[in-house]
Amino acid sequence: MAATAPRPGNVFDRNCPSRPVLEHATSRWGVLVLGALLGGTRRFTELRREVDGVSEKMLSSTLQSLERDGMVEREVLPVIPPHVNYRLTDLGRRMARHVRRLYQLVEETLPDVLAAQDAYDRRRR
Amino acid sequence: MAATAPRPGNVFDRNCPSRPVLEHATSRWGVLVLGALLGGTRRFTELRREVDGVSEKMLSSTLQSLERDGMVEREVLPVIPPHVNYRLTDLGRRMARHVRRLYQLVEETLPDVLAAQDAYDRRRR
DNA sequence: CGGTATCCCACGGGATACTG
DNA sequence: CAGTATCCCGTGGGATACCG
Repeated sequence: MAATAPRPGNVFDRNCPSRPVLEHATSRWGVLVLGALLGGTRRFTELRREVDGVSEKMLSSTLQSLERDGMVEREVLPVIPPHVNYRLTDLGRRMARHVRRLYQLVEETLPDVLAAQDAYDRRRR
Repeated sequence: MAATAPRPGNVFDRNCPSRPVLEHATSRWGVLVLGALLGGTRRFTELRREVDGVSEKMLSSTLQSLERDGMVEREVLPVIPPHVNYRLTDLGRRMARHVRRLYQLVEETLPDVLAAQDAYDRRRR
């Protein structure tokens, strides 16, 4: 027992497998996709419109990560043209609710944040 | 009023100034720094040890972003050798508590997540 | 409609060296 | 101790084109 990791099982340990999972959910687009899916089942194109600015490529890879981590369920309807639904799993919904509180707090306190940024920038000039 | 942004003031709008703020707090190292500071005031080197794997450069720039956004306060003691304390502001503490719930949920549900990943990977082979 | 494939760039991020 | 400076690389991410 010489070379074990310092604090295993803990996200503060560099080798903890929680880290990539957390990073998927808190990624630039992961946060917004989880938030959008709190509104209910969505199709690919609906998400694309709702999450303003996301490219097809990033939406696709974000959804794949979240699906792989068990946060999102993907349902393919065998029709033409294709119809694919995305929805949160129970775990995904729990994560998404925490994520929503995060960006809601940012939205609510934005004036304070902008004031802090302004003060910081003036201090530095 | 022809070319106004679609949903201003809302993080789902690509021009919302909330986005970069949210991204700082949910960044790879931002999450862990906020979490560590929930334990109380920390010095630079203490954070470096506690947030396993962070480089000096990234810790420095993460702290600068969080300070600029009004989440973290920096206190420089005029002594030799230098002594610098970092602590959460009230806003930072509110953010950090939400962030902590996020990674605590990931840690708690990690077995389920790993199982989901395994099932996903087997489905794809 | 719901993606993949390709190309490409900016930047997050790591390693190392240096400084007040 | 608490950083900054420099160099460098991998990849997150955008644009465009194409496909079942």
